[in-house]
Amino acid sequence: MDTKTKILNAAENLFADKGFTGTSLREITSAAEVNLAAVNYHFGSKKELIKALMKRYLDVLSPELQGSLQRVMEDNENLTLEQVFEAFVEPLLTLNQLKEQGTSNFLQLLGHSYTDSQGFLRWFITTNYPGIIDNFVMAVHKAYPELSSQDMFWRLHFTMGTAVFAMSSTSALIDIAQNDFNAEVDIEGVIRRLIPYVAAGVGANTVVAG
Amino acid sequence: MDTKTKILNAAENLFADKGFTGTSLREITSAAEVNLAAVNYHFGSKKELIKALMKRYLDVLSPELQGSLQRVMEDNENLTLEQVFEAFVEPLLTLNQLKEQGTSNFLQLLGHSYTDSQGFLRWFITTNYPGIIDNFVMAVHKAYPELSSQDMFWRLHFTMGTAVFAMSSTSALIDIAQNDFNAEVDIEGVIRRLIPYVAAGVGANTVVAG
DNA sequence: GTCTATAGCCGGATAGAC
DNA sequence: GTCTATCCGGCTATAGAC
Repeated sequence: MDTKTKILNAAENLFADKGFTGTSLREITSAAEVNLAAVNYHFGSKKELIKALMKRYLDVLSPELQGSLQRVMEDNENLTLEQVFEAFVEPLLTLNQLKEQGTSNFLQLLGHSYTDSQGFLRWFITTNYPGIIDNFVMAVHKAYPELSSQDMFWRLHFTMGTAVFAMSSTSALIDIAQNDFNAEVDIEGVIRRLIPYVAAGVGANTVVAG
Repeated sequence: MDTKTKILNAAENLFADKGFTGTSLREITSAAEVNLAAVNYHFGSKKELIKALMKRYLDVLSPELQGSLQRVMEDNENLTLEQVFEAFVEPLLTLNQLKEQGTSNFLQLLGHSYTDSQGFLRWFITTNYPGIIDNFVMAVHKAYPELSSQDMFWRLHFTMGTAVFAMSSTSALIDIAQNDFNAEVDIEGVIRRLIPYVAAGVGANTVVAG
């Protein structure tokens, strides 16, 4: 494994666990067993390392997800919201092929990108991968045409938050669940529990004026 | 206003905005216009300052919320999940009496407490204010007795995540919403949009085995 | 490409004068 | 209680030998 990949892998695990501001280059390079200066040599800066990390996943996820959403829209006359959210599962799980824990790592990084670092990553994602959001909005609109664009806006952000937050605390939650219920739970299990929740949330009857 | 309060107020705004690790004592004391050493003199450490900050709100919120939940449980034969979540609105809004933006600041701090600082605050809250969670679980159980304890567990965590995350990005979202829809939105408006979403999510039909 | 060494800065915390 | 001055460690980033 070359130095660049060693850094990416170590950084990913640490960032997912402790956030971007909470992880130093010293921790990363020592976990990767490479020299401290290697990050700046190979990536230029900590910020660029973070971007490269997200890019590794987004370049795989984006086309997978757009294909999956398009397929589910074409095949179904009576598209349901559950089907829309189901369309996320397979693309997300393919990320496990990139790296062990890829799916959960990616989602946790996504979570940190919203709260850490004053949103520079949020900007990076929305400007570089606009297709993801557009397709998603189209699919939701097809499944639930009565939803106003304002409700759509809020509910999609709530959904993003739910998913991202669930993933950020997943490792802790899985431990608790296994103690309390003796139930085996993995990342796919959490995603599958999440789907009915967010589908029902997005599909809730509108009661708020405005 | 005494120094201690000046520090608390300045720290609260900065922490809510940039997180705990993202805010330095130097920023806090200069915003509060007090001496750098004052934080350590009055609170002992940054960690203790954070705890004091949360305590200021939790000591008010906890009894309000327990009372509100108990009232809604007693008054209703056919309790709905919407009613349970409605019971949160008033207690949360009373936090605005403690300080301008109190509600949104508190919820944002709560959000950061889950992602920042390896969960030491999560521990602090659950061990010091267990009544909040217990009452909430009881109320949800009364409104939706068929929900298994395992589904209850996951959905309450999803709900916590939705709420907390929505609040963490609320200031950004409100700006976008006002640009896109020319709609006036405040923190209460977001909370009221959140309620049907999480109520529907928690009340979704169970489809997952296990 | 990889290393050591270090610059230069910022972090939390404290000692001690007033 | 409040101030200045400072310690000391950690941080990102870079210069320069190999």
